[in-house]
Formats: sequence, structure tokens, C-alpha cells
Amino acid sequence: MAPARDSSSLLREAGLRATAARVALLNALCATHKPLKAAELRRSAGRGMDLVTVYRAMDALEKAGLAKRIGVDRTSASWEFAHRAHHHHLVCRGCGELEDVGECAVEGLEKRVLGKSKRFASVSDHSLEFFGTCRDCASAARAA
Amino acid sequence: MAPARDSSSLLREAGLRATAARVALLNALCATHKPLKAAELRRSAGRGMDLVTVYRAMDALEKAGLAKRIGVDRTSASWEFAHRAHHHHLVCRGCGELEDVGECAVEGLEKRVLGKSKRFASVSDHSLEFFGTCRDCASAARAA
DNA sequence: TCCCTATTGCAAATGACTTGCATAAGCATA
DNA sequence: TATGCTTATGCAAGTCATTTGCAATAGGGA
Ligand SMILES: [Mn+2]
Ligand SMILES: [Mn+2]
Ligand SMILES: [Zn+2]
Ligand SMILES: [Zn+2]
Repeated sequence: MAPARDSSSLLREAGLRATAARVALLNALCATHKPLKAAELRRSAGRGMDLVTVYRAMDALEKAGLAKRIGVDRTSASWEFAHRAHHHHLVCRGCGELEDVGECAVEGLEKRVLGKSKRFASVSDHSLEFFGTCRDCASAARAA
Repeated sequence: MAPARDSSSLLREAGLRATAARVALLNALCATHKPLKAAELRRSAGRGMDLVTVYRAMDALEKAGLAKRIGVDRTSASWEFAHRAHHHHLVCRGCGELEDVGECAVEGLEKRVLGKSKRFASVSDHSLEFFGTCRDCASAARAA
């Protein structure tokens, strides 16, 4: 999708060195619609690199606001490209299938939540995930 | 708070053996308002037990619906007593300070989210956390 | 092109959680 | 209350994602 030149610019505009590893990872991230785990990112990057490099690069991309860490899986992290509107996810408890949920009815709530709190000075963001069962898992369960 | 007798009954009503470890853990969980990590639970239980026992017991309590796992900390799980109304949390990015958020404006959304999805058969629940800065961390930051 | 500094690879360390197996309780029953 | 089957626990070892230390390498401004 996004040509390498774009990723390089994005990186430099974000104040990061446009290293080969970061460019490849950012391209991989843009090329797909779904969140990718560290190992998947390395594979998708199509360029040999150490897993440690993936972790360090994703840390950098995350801090720079280019990638967003998704905590949907309890045992491992995944990231998605951050230049997309704020959204949430619908996740299948059976197979991990994941779908974007565009709607966010929570945004206005942050202020109200802060207003009701005595101990907090500010609320900056939130995470919201919906869990359920996808059609495939539902029919598999029915068949069993 | 809850006397040992209560925890034993709760456990047995949930179809679990009321072992000493589980009773102590459930008591510890009821005695506090905040989610506890595995190591904290063991300490609070006031009774020597292996960490493995904590994990296995919390698994059991969770499946039985007596405890709820909280995923607020990326590096470790914590649990809170489950016999409380559905609620969410406000978490301090600085120190981990945590506060209950009673309000849930999301409940009605589950149906709408399911309605908009083509690949999902059902939505069973959701997780919602608010992140921000507590007053202490805010003034500490100001002082620095 | 040169130099300084940020980044990478490799190897080793962490740390939360799991698993296997033998022993010690629960608790239903007699 | 004693018995016996079944499940829970302790201990030791294993797993696995993620982190850290350090020397070698490669961005990119001058
Ligand atoms: Mn998404
Ligand atoms: Mn709570
Ligand atoms: Zn939102
Ligand atoms: Zn809710």
C-alpha cells in the first residue's frame, strides 16, 4: 500500500530516524487492516530483523503516535496503524477474529467521569472492547 | 469483612470445594475495594500458600463467577470480587491508582454494535477503562 | 564525506504465568 | 465418626512474551 517514501516521511515528520526496519514495519502496518503481533509484524515486514528490533521499533512508533498498541489478547500485544479515526473493536472469544467498531459513544463520558472523581486531575483517553462470538465459531459450537 | 463462613457458603453454592486457600483468598478479595494482583492476594490472604495455588484458585473463582479478572495492567492480572454491579475503572497512568466508575453508557451499545457487524453472531460483554492522571501525580509533575 | 548519536543484533535475563506429579485435604457416604 | 474417592495444593521445572546490556552498524546533519 503506502510506498516506502511515505513511511520515511511519516517517520521523520514524527521526529524519528527513518531506519530500514522502521520503514518496513510501518509499511507492513499500513498494508493490513488488522492489528499485528510482534512476530507477525516481523514476518510481514518481509525484511529480516530481530524480534527485539520489532519491540523497540514499535515502542518508538507508539510514542511518536504512528502506531497504536491493542491489548485485546491477554498473552501478547498487537499494534495497528494509528492514522485512523478513534475506534474500538469487536473480538471473538473463540478464535480471536477482530472487527473495527467505528462508533464511540464514550467520548463525551470522559468529562462526566472526571467530574465525579475526587482523586483524579484529568482523563486523557479510554479503551473499549466488545467481546462475543463470530458466526464461524457459533456454527462450530452448534455442530459440536 | 465477610466472615469465613460466608465465603465457604459462597464457594459451595458456586459448586466449588471450600478449601482453606480459596476461603482465605475470597475473604481477602471481599475485604478490599481494589483489584489485587496474585502476589498481593497471597499476602492479603494472611495464610501461607504457593503462588501457583493463587493462580489456580483465582481461575476457579473466576469460572465460578465469584471473581472478576481486571486487565488494567499490561504486565500482570488482578482480580476483584464479582458480586458487585457491572462497572468500569478510571486508572492513573502515573501510579496505577484506580477508581471505580459506576456509570456504564455502553450497555445499550452492544446490540447496536452487533447489528452493524456481518461476521459476528453475538456480543456478550465489554471492557471499558478510562485513563488519566490522579491529583498526586499531577502535582508531582507540576513540581518537577 | 565525516562524525556523532541513535539504532540494531545477539545473547542473556526477567517475570508472569503454566504444567507434571506426588501428597494432602474436602466432603459424600456409610 | 471412620472410609474412600476425587479434587486441590506444594514443589520443581518449564514456557513464552517482553526487556536489558553491550558492542557493532547505520542514519543524517554539518
Ligand atoms: Mn482497528
Ligand atoms: Mn472495581
Ligand atoms: Zn472511544
Ligand atoms: Zn459497561
